[in-house]
Amino acid sequence: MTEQTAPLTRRRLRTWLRILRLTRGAENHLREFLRAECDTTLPRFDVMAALYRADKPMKMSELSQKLLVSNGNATAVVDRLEQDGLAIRVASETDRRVKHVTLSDAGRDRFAVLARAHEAEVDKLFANLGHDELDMMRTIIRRMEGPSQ
Amino acid sequence: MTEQTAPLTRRRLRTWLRILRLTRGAENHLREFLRAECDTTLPRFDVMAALYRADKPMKMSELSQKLLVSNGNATAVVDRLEQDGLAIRVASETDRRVKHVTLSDAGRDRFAVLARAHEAEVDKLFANLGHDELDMMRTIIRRMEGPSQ
DNA sequence: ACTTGAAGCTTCAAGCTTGAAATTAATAAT
DNA sequence: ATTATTAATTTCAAGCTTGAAGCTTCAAGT
Repeated sequence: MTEQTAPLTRRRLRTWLRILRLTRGAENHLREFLRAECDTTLPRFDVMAALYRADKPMKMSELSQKLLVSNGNATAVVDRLEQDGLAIRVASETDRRVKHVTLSDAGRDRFAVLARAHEAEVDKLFANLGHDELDMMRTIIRRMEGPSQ
Repeated sequence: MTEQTAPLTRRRLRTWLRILRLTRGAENHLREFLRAECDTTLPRFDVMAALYRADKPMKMSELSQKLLVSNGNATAVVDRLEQDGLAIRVASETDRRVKHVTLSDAGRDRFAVLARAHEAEVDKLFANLGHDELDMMRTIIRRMEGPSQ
């Protein structure tokens, strides 16, 4: 009897590389879409999305944790959004170390438009996925994150 | 009868965000691992991996296509690897526009070590995935990339 | 009250990344 | 042969990203 199936370790590596490739491809597509059609960037979009969904002022540290980026990174992107008048920093009244960030009115209006375009583009990108595949995907991702978590 | 299942468009978006989150988490983990344990970076590792697997000199443009990055990016990373003596650029003899890149002997030796450590870390990271989940994952990814491709 | 330690944010240098412009070279079309 | 087009790579500016260092502020422990 010959060795039929690849060893688990090797298969995990190959699968990880496939996921990485898929994600990079999709990210590149969305970056180009945001640039060409919406005149913005992926990191700016991500920050605006987080602020929009939070629906209330967010601490800088909450923001960077949410997005899985460093604090320094969050500072830099929020700086640029603030310069463009899309985000606002407000000093906390209870703790003078923390700064709260929100979208400005202009920022909320802008993101509402961006979100529609972005969602439509993601829909196109994953048009091959129906409810069945989405169910499978959710199951697998949950399992990947750990059965205990 | 109430609206039970989320609309397809919305589910596709949510799934994409979940994938993105999973990938970023894993990438952050591996970046930190390569930095702390192997004293290198993710982009350097990726370039070395591509060169190692190609097993023959590779055009700069082939490299950037393989990794889904811009030409300028490939140039920059290869520059640094070359400075560190891990990669070598060789001018093509048949077409004076193209440069071939390879790992140096030192580069191959170095990557052999890195690859083992990296594979082991990926194995730990996805320890929850057995053959069944890996099969499912492959099926879904293929379907995402398009039924026709 | 005072010190110590930790938390929240920013700053900074180095490296990464893109997209556009520039350079050089091959190919095609007059 | 000359010109135009296309291709391969590099260069460059701007922006992104990290990790470490620094600053300010809060919370505990003495």
